[in-house]
Amino acid sequence: MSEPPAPVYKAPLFEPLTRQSASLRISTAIEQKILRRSLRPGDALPTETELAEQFAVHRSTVREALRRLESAGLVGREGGSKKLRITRPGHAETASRVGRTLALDDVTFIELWEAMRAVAPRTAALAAQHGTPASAATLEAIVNAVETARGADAAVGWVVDFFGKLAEMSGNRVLMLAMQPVMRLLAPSLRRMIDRVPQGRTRILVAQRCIVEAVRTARPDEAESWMTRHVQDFRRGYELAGIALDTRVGATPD
Amino acid sequence: MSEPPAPVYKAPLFEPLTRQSASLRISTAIEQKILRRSLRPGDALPTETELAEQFAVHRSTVREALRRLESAGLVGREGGSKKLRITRPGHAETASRVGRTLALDDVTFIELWEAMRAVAPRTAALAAQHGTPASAATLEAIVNAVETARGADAAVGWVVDFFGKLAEMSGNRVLMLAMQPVMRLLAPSLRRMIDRVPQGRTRILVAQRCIVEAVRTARPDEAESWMTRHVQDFRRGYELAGIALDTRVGATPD
DNA sequence: GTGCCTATATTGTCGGACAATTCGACGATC
DNA sequence: GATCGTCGAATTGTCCGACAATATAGGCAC
Repeated sequence: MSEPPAPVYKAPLFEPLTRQSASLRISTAIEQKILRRSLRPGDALPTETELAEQFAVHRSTVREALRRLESAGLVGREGGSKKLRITRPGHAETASRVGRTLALDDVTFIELWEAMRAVAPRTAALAAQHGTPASAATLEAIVNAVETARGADAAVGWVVDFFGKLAEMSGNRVLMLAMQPVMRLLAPSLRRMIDRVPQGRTRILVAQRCIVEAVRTARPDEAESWMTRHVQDFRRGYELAGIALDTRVGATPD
Repeated sequence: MSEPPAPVYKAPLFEPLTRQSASLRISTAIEQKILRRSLRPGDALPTETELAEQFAVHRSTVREALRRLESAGLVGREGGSKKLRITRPGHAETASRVGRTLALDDVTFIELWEAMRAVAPRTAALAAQHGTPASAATLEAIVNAVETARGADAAVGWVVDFFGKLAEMSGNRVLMLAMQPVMRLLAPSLRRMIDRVPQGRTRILVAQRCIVEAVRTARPDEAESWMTRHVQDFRRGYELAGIALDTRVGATPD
């Protein structure tokens, strides 16, 4: 261990030297107010004209800043309303952004599966711990929907919902946010798998039933181990379907 | 628990009926081209004037669409260049957006910790499987940095890097993306923990050394179990420090 | 080729304008 | 008293045109 493990991380030392445009400074100014909680969700933003006056810029400039914030999910409109309000970036939107990033990165099935393998069992355990009878009933309803769904597409949709609901039941928003994009990206592959492996669907059902049972009776350990098996099944089904594990998941058509 | 589980999912029945503005349609049009890979990273976008002509709208309208795409990380500028190019949404940026979402959602320490508990052990195992000697050396260098760092802030920074490097070594981009925001949000709490629990830092070091060793000798199981212990330690340290587990992680000042 | 210089193209911002909607208040109706 | 039209004002989405600053590209000397 002499010292030259050295420049572990390059120091940028010189930034690209970019004067910030006015619109950018405006959007960051507003963003800061939101992050610092001076502006709280539900609050209405001043009108474009007012903002333009306050910042002493043209309205077009304000508008560009607003589009940026809008795209970041920090502001938005409710209903057909005209005025912009502060919103917290919805999980759905953030999740879809994560999904997009991963899809454009050409992540492979195996990467997604590994993530699922890590996250899903613990999620199930927590769901068993924190779930209420009502939510357990919903979960069961979803499994029933998986069974009775006509068409692979619908079935896959319900499977995705199963995991989503489970994450919700865990009461852990981090896990929810992690699970969502993974499942959404996994869905198309899952669909193909179900198409090609006839017994795939019943195996899924059996495992999910067991998980539901464990959740309802509040047995985290069982939920966790069943989920582990469930996830393993996914992979086996994939291999049976003869799909390469390093298949890239395509860009989601959203 | 009186009302039956009832409507599994509320059907909105009627959408808010929103006419899309021209700028929105423009941004989605371009977005589609990117997601469909007609436009590939590095490609230059036409100039604003050209786009305005092609879409038959005014340049201001195009600009708003571009700001939106820019904020989504789908287009951007390299260096001091003037022209916009297609970029893939960087992991760093996406991760920071996820962190922001979670922070604004007031996630608690325990939620983050649960996520870490789920993800980190498998990540360590995969790192042991896929890591190269070179990357293992880097990892070791980071642990050394943790040891020799003056000041809690610096130490915590290196701890975060430790997990980041581990995720990188796992070769799994999904796990990388999951780990990054979690660790960044955990950092402030970790800092306080280290401040208050004197033996915390050495315990971290011991665990990390063991993990490094397991990774270097390519023993996934050991890496996984050591990491599990390591994560448990975090929590214990937190409890020792007398910090409530449901403490909300504040909004990161970025 | 390298380096400098100029002309052109492009972006960021501005001022102003206008149609289409939404908002908000004000009576009219049951 | 609450709900329902109505109507003017406010607000947004889009457009037009303009201009300074600056990247880019072409040309010219070395």
